[in-house]
Amino acid sequence: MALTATSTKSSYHHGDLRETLVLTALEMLEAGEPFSLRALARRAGVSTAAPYRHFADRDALEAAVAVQGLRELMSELTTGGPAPSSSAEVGELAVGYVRFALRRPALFRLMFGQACDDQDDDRVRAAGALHGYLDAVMAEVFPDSDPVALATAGWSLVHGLAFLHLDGKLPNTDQTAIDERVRSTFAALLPPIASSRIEDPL
Amino acid sequence: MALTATSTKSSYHHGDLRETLVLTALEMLEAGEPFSLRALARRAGVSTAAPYRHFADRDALEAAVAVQGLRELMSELTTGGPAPSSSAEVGELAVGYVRFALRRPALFRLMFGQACDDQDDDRVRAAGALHGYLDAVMAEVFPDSDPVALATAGWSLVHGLAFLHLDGKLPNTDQTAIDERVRSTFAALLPPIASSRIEDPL
DNA sequence: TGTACATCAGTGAACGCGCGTTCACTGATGTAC
DNA sequence: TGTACATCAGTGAACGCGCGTTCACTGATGTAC
Repeated sequence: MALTATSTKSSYHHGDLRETLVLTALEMLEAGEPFSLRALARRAGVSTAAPYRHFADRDALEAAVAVQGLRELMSELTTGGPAPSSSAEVGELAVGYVRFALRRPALFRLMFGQACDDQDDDRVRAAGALHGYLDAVMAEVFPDSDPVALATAGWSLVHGLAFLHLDGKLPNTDQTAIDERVRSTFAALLPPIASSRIEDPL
Repeated sequence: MALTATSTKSSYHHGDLRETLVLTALEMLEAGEPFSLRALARRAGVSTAAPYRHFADRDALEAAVAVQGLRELMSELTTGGPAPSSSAEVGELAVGYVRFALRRPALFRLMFGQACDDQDDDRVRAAGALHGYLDAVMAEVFPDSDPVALATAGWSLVHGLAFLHLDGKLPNTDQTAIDERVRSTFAALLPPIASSRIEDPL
């Protein structure tokens, strides 16, 4: 048989189908392909029933994909230096958030666009980690204000910016223009408070 | 035959099927029923093919429903007195926006949760009216700041709050607690600017 | 080292479903004369 | 006022589709002796 030598792809037993499925799902979502278990199995080169060895049903698979997405978002936001310590750096955090949403719209919608009232431990933990990080950043940068309210405000602001761009309610020009809009939107609200702690380092 | 005497429901010709379909669709979305053209026709008591007399396809119908939703949101926000003239009143506008989203989640998602890159005149106009109203309010209440940035910020903030609540990312307690969270979130950001124009009338 | 066997991770065919859409049709309506 | 006819707004049956899920099965793997 014409077996390709791509490592574990040698035979019947896949070896790591579970992870492959999650990763393939991410690829499909990024590529904008319509997402279904069948399409996923097809793309992963596996039979229609195979995913059921690893996931109880569609929801379980979606949850796993959402968890992975949350982790990647978290990792993107925290990469590139220590936690923000100035208003301008918080603005860059916002830019990163919106960029993620625009670069991977379908994934972003899957992560955030549904109720998620389930008890999925990993998912709750991943979402909690993100929320906690944002809370901590806001509390650190703006210690004089109500940290809970500020964190909620910051997250809502960035989340709303992401969705409004995603849905074409704000002009979708080039990426740098959008970045700039995010920055100036933040600047319109945060500076009066930001100056209470650290001067803008620029 | 047992013809009910509900006015126009007398016979073959419906009389106003187009509007009935849009209204029925709104009801279904509010009731949380899965939405499809077939289900809609069923609920409207009409054959599967009938909607095609009035809408080219599913997208066209969805657009009409979204327009109606935008109009109702607009009307809700502008009802109850003149345009806001203080920071506190802008906060109440925010409360109204989030309430609408939570009361009619499926409709809200339909209105805002998709790309809408079409050229639908009514839709663009309805969305523009909403956007324009928010712009005007912000410019009126906070004349000293960049009105575009502020309006974008305000809309994003409220939109993000709506979606985060909708998706269970913020605790969904009772309505009054949510109202209060919206108010305090706005208060956390706006007051330093708001005081530049009008003292809080309370 | 070699064999028997339990377990695991796949296969492929089939299920029933509801969907969007199209078709030839028919009953009701309104207008011209 | 009455009739002929074009137009409009419905009907109901059918199309093809892709979906999630289940089933009995089979090939590969690993472990006990």
